[in-house]
Order: sequence, then C-alpha cells, then structure tokens
Amino acid sequence: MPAYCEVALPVPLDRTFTYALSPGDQVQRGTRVIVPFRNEKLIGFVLETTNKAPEDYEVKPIDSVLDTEPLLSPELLDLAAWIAQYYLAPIGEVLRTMLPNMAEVRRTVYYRITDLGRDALAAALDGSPRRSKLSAEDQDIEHKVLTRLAEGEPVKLSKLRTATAASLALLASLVRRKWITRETTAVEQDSRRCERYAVLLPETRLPNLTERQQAILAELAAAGGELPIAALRQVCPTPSTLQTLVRRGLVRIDERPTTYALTAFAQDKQNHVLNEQQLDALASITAALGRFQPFLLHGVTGSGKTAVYLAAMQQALDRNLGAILLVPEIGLTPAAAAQLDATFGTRVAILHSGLTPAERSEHWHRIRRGDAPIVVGTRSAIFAPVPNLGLILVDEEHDQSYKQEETPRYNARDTAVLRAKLRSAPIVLGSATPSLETWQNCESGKYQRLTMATRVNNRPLPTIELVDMRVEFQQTGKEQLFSRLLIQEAQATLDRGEQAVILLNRRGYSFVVMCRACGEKLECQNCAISLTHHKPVDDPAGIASSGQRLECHYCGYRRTVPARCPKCDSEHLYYLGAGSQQGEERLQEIFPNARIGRMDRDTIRGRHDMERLLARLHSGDINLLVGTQMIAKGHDVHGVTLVGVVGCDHSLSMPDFRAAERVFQLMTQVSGRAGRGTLPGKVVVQTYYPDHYAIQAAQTHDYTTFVARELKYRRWMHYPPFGVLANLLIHSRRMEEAAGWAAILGKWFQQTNPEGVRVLGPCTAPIARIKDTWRFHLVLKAISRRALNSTLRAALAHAEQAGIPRRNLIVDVDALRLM
DNA sequence: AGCACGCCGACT
DNA sequence: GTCGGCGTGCTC
Repeated sequence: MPAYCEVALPVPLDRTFTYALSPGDQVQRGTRVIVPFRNEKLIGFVLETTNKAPEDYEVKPIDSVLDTEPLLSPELLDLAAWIAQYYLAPIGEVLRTMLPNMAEVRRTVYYRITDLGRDALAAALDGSPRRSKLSAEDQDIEHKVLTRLAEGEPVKLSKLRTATAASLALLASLVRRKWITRETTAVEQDSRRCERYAVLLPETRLPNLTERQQAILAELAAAGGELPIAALRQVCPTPSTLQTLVRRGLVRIDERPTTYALTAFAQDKQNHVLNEQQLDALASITAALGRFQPFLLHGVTGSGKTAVYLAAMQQALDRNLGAILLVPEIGLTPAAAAQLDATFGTRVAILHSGLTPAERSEHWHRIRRGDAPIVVGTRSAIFAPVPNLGLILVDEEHDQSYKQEETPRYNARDTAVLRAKLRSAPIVLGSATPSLETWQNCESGKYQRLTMATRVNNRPLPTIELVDMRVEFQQTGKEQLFSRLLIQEAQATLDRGEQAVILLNRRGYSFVVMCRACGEKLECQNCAISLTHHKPVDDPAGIASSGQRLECHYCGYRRTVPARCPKCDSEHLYYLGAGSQQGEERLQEIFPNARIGRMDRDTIRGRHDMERLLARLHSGDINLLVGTQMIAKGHDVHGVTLVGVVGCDHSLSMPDFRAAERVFQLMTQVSGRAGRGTLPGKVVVQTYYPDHYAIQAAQTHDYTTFVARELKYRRWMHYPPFGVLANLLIHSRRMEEAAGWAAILGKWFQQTNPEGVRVLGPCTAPIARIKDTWRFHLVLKAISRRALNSTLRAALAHAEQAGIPRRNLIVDVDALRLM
C-alpha cells in the first residue's frame, strides 16, 4: 500500500488533501476515510494513492478507514471528476451531491477539561475572589460545566448541555480561555434500518390470556400471522403485554430490513400493447443495448413515450441490466409511481423529493446491493449506484428542472449522456419538444432520432385557436382576463359534462402593485422584485390562511397590504397582472356552477395535495382546473377536452434568448393535456404576440418549422447550441463592492481577450438584488467547451489574485437562465 | 464553509 | 486596563 492518499472532503474548496496511510490501512479509489481536518473529524473519499511525500507541509495520518470495498464505483468517481472539472465545482461538493447518505454519518462533539480548567476550578473552590463580568448565573453554569468535566471522561455536547444548561456561547468562551477543549468524532451509523416484527407461533394449547393479550393475538391472526411491532402499538400501547406473549412462547419477535410499499395506489398489471411506431422505437433502443448510443425519442404529446420507456427498461432487466429513468421534478405523479410499481414491483426504486434522508439512504443501498436494478427519479437519480447499468432514459429532456441551480450546477440530462458513454450504454432523451441542443445533436449525426408522430389510437392532436388580445381589447373596450372565445368554449365544455384546464402562468392574485400617483412599484425590501399580492384564502382548516398580504416569490418576504403608497402617501394603489388565484376567483364568478380546482405552489404544498387534487380531477369532482405550469406536466386526464392558455407569452418581450423556446414548449406541453381520451381536444391560446413564430408554430404543432427558425436565430447570435455559454455572477451585500469586483473582472477579460470567447458585460444582473445581495454578471459565449472552461479557470485564478473571495462568485456553465 | 487568530470600542 | 466585537486567512 502506498504511503499517502489524496482525500476529497465535503468543504467548498476546489482541491484534495494529502494524508498519510498507516501500514495496516487498506484503501482504494472510492473508499471512505475519517480524517482529522483542522480540529475536527471529517469523512472524505480517497481519490488517489501515491508514494510521493509532499514537501511544503506536514501530513496528518488517516484516522480510520470506513469501507472494506470502495463505496463509489470507478464509473461514478469518473463522473464526479467530470462534473467537478466541467462545471468548475469543488470535487468534495460534487461527491456530497452524489451521495444521499452523508447524513448517515453522525458527527458528535465532545468536551474535555484541561489542566488550566482544573486550576480554575480549584481556585474557585478555594473561594478566591474571581474578577469576572459574567453574571452570577453564568458563573454558576461555568462552575457546573467544569465540575462535570472534572470527573475525567469527555462528555458529549448534548449531555453536557442537558446537565448544565450551558449555552453554546458559554462553552465557546470556556474553550477560548483554554479551560476546556472541544473534539469531534465522526461515526458511521448502521445504514440498514430494521423493523421489528411480531410473528404468531403455532400453538395448540390456549392458556388463559388477558384481554389485551387476546387482542394482540387476534390482530396478528387477522393480519396473516405477523405485523410490525409499530403497528401493534395501536392495539396495545404497553410493550410489556407483548413481552409476556413472547415469554409464554406464543409470539416471536423478528428483525428484518424495512420493506417498501411504494404507493398506496394498487393498480392492475397493465398489459401494454405497443403500436407499430412504439415497437419501432423500442427495437432501435434494445438493439443498442451494450454500446453507447444516444437517441432522441421525439414523440408528440400523447404518443405513448412512457410505454416505450417501461418496455425498454423491461428488456434491459431481462438481459440482467439495470436502468435509470429520469423524470422532471413535478413529473413523477402518484399515477406514474403506481404504474411503475405494477410493472416492476420490488425491483424498482423510486426517488422523489418527498423521501426523508433515511429513506433516501435506504433506497441508495438497495440499489447498490442490486435489489432495485430499475431506478426512477428526479435529477440526482442520475447518480444512483446501479450495478451493471445498461440503459438510461431521460423523460422530457428539455425540462429546466434537470439543471441544478446550486453548486454543483450540473445538468442531469448532459450528465446522463456522459454516464451512458462511460458505461457504453444507450441513452434515450425523450420529448415532444426537444431542446435545441439535443435537436442539433441529431442534425449533426451525434444522436439518432426516433420519431413517433402520431398519438396512440390515432387520436388527433387538439386544434389550437389563437385569440389576439389586442383585438379583444379594441372590440370589448375592456381589459379582461379571459377572452370571449375562451369563456364560450369553457361554457360549452362544461355543458357537455367534460373538463377544462386553464393555464395562468403566475401565482398569487396580482403580481404588480403600482401607485397611480407617483408610478412607484411596490418592491420587496430585500430583492429588486415586485411583490405579488395574495388574497386571503378561504381555508376552513386554517392552514394556509395568513390574510391579505404582499409576498416576494424570491426570498419569501411578506408584508401587509399598505393602504397608501409608501413613497408618496397616495391612496391610489392599483393592482396589475392576474395570477392563478385571481384566475380562480374570476372563473368562479363567470361559472358559478363549475367545480373549480387550483393547482399551483400555494395549493400544492405536500405530495399528498397533488395526489388529492388529481384524484378529484380524475373522478370528475373538479371540472375546471386553473393553475400554473404545474398543470402542463404529464398528467393524463382523459376527461379534459379544453385547454386555455392565458398570459404565458410575457417572456417573449424579455431579453432572454430562450424565451421563444420556452413559450413553444409550454404551449405544446399544456395543449397536450387536451383530448387524451376518446373525445377530441381543443385549445384556446390568448396572446399579445399572435404573429410570433413560436406561437404560430405551436398552433400548427409544427416543431420542425419552429426549430428551423430558432436555430437560424441562435446561429446568427452565436447562442447555444452554436457555441456554449456561461454566466459569471458576482455578488455582495455591499453594492459598491460587487460593482468593483465586476469591473475588475471585466477589465481583465478586456485585457486578456481570451481566444474563442466573447464576453458581454459586466452589467447588473436582470434581478439586480436578491435577499439583500447585489448582483452583477458577465456572460461568456465560447466556440468550444474547452475554450470556455480554460477561460473561466483563468478568470477565477485572476479573481483570487485580485482578492475577490470565491464565495462571492457563482460560475454557471450552460446556464439556462441568466438571472 | 467553519473556525481560528487578530486588531479596535465599551465596560470594571 | 480587559472583554469581546467580527474582519482576514487557513485547512493536508
């Protein structure tokens, strides 16, 4: 074994640390170790072993080795290294993101008394007068702490605090005076969670039993002979009764690893009969098993992509290969989970945002053991340790939620392609509205395109009608939220006993509050963002109701609604821009008999809210649903025949080069909700830009024309997919500081003029201030990933030299939003 | 990121 | 004169 190893630690530092190995230490790449770092213990990953001794510093030895087998496979380590390199993220943070189970490691803090502390204690016992400005109470607590520690053994922080009521500040002050010392240890928790079961034993004799004992036995018998002990608590709260039964040989207690009931929905195993185009796509995918081959599965909404995914995963499973299916953040509906459960049973692990850390960790181990070779989950599921991974699928590959908006700022779709490459496995990127990057990769021959142009059962795509809201205003003379056509169509739909869905892509009641007298817009005090007005919610349960308020959607700041303008004291405040809440209210006025439901972040707080709302939609309990883009994602409700799109084109007037792409995608996705059953669907789109090519193309379901036009524009502007882009954000609490640093970097770019990279800015970020932090940014457009990467590295090096703290810089490679 | 060391204002 | 405020700087 070499003498040293390089260890990645969960600290935001872009480097590894060298530690000495002791003769007995068996480590490899990917083994976890506990190491001393400063004066605490951290868990890190061995990335390399070496024999070369560092010269300019002294190495510390490794504390202990945690794994006999490396926890991370070489493949996942390579993936981590690529992410760290490509997205300029610290490797330790990347590894932390990959593992759900750093939480598995419990760090414990201990305190120990020093000789100095003993002296102080002795002096106090002598009754020597102490000159201290501490209150008598604090002195008393200090005394207690020292007395407790003087017993000899180190004491846990939690124990010490319960015994003495010492505050953390007080302990810190004792440490500072060197009377006590603080030590941390890191211990791995047992990751296998076990559940204790009571098992009914066959017993012919029936001894006299108490009522409670009989109750337990009856419960067990009714449940088929065994139950988790937790479940028995309800029958009999005292554990002693159970103990008696165990003693008398009537019941046995077993410990077994926790089992999984994936979903409460029971669903019949559906027999998916694939149609011809689905079978063609499936055949291409399965033929590629065993080699790296990226596919774009371009299927119109309702063409049955999910059935192809399931069949492809089944094929992989049949060949003893694992598979990962990535889904967008809100795309994993309970219905989809039920379908997966029905298809793969216990062989699937579903990773969604509702899991607790313990559950997440347990799934991770199930996957790693090979118990769950099929993994379905959001973004971070791309790091699932699937052994023998043979297929990766990315549903709705264009979806923005695949990009992580914090360090490491990776895109799971692109990471998936790389992982497939490392594994020599096929990867399928599925979408009705592929991202331009993926489309261009098909054009250039890197990806193979699989097309599914028709809906299942040859259902027609919905007809889309545009309403020009400028004309609507001229004709009605009023600024109305809903056009006459939409109201008329909705009424007809409801009259036919069908369902309608209306997209209003903003939440809240109205999203701008403006003063008529002075023109002041009410902004958040922490952010340069206008406040959204939320009306009091009629909420009998009293959960959400917090009355009338203004809310910042960025930092969560809330304030009451002022009666007068805070700037000029005028009473004439007025409210602009309708959100989903106002939409619901208007609809209730227009359709008093409609059963209206609302789906947005205000009404869908937990997972169960979504489940409940969708169940009501399915059952027909709701016949008119209004909501934000949440409603556009993958819900398959057969009764919906009308979709209304209201005000989703604001962004077309914004300086965002992806605005057209996003509007096209959103319109197409939401339109796809219509006519999924036997009845044909209809879509009414209200717009102020009826001539815009994104709207025109969405109206005619013409992806090809849209993409041709958009690619032309992107090529002309050197925007992705023609070249790569990064956003370099500089932020600080102090405006002048951020501006100064931005200027320093701007000047550096100007002077070095890096080859193959164009630099825009520096300028204030589109949102100039968030959470009291001022933001400036530079946008880098480069010919190649290599040029972009090396330029960013050089810029960061210069920033360090210029004394700009790393934490005030955010590097966002392949940024989707330049906010 | 923590968490130390280090230099300036309000108290005995 | 001290305590303790939180501004820089380092962590193998």
